[in-house]
Amino acid sequence: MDQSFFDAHEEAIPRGGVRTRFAPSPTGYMHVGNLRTALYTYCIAKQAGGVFLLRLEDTDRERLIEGADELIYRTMRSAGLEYDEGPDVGGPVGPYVQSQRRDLYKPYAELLVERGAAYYCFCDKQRLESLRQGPDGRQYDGFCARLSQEEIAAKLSSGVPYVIRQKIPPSGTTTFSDMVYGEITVDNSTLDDGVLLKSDGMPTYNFANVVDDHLMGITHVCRGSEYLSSTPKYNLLYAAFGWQLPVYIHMAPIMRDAQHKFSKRAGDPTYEDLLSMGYQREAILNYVALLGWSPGGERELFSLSELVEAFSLSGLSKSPAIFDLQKLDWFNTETLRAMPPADFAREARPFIQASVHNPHADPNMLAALLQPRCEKLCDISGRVDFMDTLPDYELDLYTNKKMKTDPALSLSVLVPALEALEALDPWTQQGVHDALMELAHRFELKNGQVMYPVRVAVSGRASTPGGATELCALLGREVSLDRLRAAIEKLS
RNA sequence: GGCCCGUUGGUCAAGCGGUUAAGACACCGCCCUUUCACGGCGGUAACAGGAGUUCGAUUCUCCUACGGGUCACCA
Repeated sequence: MDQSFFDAHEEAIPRGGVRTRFAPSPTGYMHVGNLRTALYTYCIAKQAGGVFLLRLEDTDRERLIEGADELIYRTMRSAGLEYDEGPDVGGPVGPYVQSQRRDLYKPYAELLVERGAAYYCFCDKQRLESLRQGPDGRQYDGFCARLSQEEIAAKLSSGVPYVIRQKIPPSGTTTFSDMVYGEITVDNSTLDDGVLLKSDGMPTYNFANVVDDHLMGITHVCRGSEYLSSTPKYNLLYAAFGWQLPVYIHMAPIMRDAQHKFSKRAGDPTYEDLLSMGYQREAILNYVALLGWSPGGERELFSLSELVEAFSLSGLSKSPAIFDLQKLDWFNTETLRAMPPADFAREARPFIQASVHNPHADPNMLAALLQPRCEKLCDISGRVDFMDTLPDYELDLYTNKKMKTDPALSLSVLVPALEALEALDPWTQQGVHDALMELAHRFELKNGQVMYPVRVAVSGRASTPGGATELCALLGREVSLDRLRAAIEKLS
């Protein structure tokens, strides 16, 4: 290949600032581990005022999934992880989809062959397979590296399918440095002559990632620790090309339990699953950020922009972190609490309306009662559905040890309570409150001994969003009185 | 199996030679209280094991155990 081909690409590389990339393969969903990687990668770039870009690694033609690319674009944006360059927004070093960069890789692979850092390999699947059955079957045996120039030329011209493999030095060691794991040295003899260019002309991840990271001017490579053991090979490639190494940041995986990685296949939720389970995106991001990273201090609640500011490589953990849904629940609860009441009311509205049609029920009042009481928006419907229809309940619901109530006492309270409330005009929460408190005082009962039976009578529930007076106000006069009458009937 | 990496309470984690070994979630108890919650206060609970180095190891070194990763024309 003409030198000008390489020169032109070299010149196009942006220099100067921090550039990071999130490079998922389009699988059709967002793994929470990938989400976290994307988040950290985003933070590293944004904290430095640099560029964050999205690249699609779709070199495996057999695993192509329809629409998976669009899904990634949407997910990234909805998560707030806006990328500056990417497939659908363009940029100076595009295209940002590896399958569209296909013609780029072969010249670079051939350059490596010229330099003796790679070689053509004509071994077919059968030979490779039988090699694997052998005693030292975990590595390629370098057979084609020993082919003569004539043999290679002959096979090439007769159209024998080939791949290009990396030629690993037979001896010596390779050392690389990682921001999380420190310096790691391996014997070259443990490295395999991996395939760089597949027989279909597509690069493998191992090759494409090096070429693209360089050509796209990536300064910080942030990825899962599963790439730790192949990083020495990448360094050998960088060295053969004479390219500058990026800063490596490898991250420990997110686990389901001590021995299994978090995985959709095993039934663990993806980012999309978590959203549909009712978690707020801010809560998911916040939680995931703290899985494997510590800000150092005691603060745990961070918005995305606060994460950008607080993020530091020194807080990254080397060991895997187990995903804990209970802790996510807490983050979600906290983000709901932290919302301005008007925002919460707006978000809660559809969930309230799904099960409450009572015209007296003020959605804003309900929202205000619900905000400090729910972990997820989707629990709302189930918590307010008694508003429309009084559930069946057992009489022993009236027995409450702490409130010192039982069915008999309840009946004796509800009769005068009904009477007092029937006389109430206008029907306001304050009015209901005053009337019931007066009753308690008059009968020398604890407040709860009046409030509790009334609350049970109007809700049929042991647990409700708000006490007796709030519920009466929400239900309105007619419904409240009807339910009190029904309760008296039930208790008599 | 080879190579690489890891190991602080149930979970997330702070700690970076000398600490009563933080904090958070969860759990338990108490208080508050018109329910349920919120909130406040308090409690249970950890340095995987063994050798070294050192006046002194959770912190450094080595070994063992356990766990993870990787060894594909997947990424």
